[in-house]
Amino acid sequence: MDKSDALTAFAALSQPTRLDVFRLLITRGDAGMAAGEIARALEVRQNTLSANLSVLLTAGLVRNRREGRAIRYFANTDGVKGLLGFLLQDCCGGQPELCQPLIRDLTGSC
Amino acid sequence: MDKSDALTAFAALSQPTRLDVFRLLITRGDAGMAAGEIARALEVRQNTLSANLSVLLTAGLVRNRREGRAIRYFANTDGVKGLLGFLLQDCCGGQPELCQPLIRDLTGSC
DNA sequence: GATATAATTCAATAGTTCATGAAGTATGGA
DNA sequence: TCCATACTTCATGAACTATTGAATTATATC
Repeated sequence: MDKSDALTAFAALSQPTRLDVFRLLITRGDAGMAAGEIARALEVRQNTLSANLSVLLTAGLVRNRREGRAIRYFANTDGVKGLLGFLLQDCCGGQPELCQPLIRDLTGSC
Repeated sequence: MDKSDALTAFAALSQPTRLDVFRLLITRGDAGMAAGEIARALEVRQNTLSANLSVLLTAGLVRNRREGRAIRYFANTDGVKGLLGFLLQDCCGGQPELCQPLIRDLTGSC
């Protein structure tokens, strides 16, 4: 994960449909969701969603796998790890104890 | 932190100078850095930096405080917490154990 | 008050991103 | 082979974003 990857990932997440898609896939975990299902769930046209999924793919935030006619998409947790690690690198002025509350709050999401 | 706040924050981080500024401030912790110091460190013009700092402020990713003629900027860890909490809400298909590695890797940044 | 320093605001222009309709590709079944 | 389903790609115009020079505001010092 370098700066250019991080920029691509943040740009990917700064668009309403893509943020919705990513958050939807995050809640799905390993089950993932087919492109068409996502389009129906979020009420987005197929070609618009396809363009947005390809942005998320390029950004490394989602993965996909063909299943017959459908293509199933998954949140890519490795991509998220890399992104957040890059963003918070060397944080808190070298005083790790300042970071602990930040990290602890995140665990509340799960 | 709602969806619109999150979009604003991700958009703020998807621009090279702003990502540099935020990461620089993250490494500074409570020491922060004056606008002029940041401009010199990153070799950005004062008005360009000012515009970018105001985007980061609006996004809740940095705070500032006037100190005489200078204005000192700080990374806003509460803003980051809110953002990441929103992004990862209800993650991993309701199986918290899948999230633990993600969270554990993040702690490595500190 | 006058001047210098630190930073912000403004208006204009150049560049980027987005959703869309239309067309194309891949897979599965009749 | 033909058709339907699932999804992607492409070109275009409309909307948004970034940087810049010039002007402005705020604070400190002389």
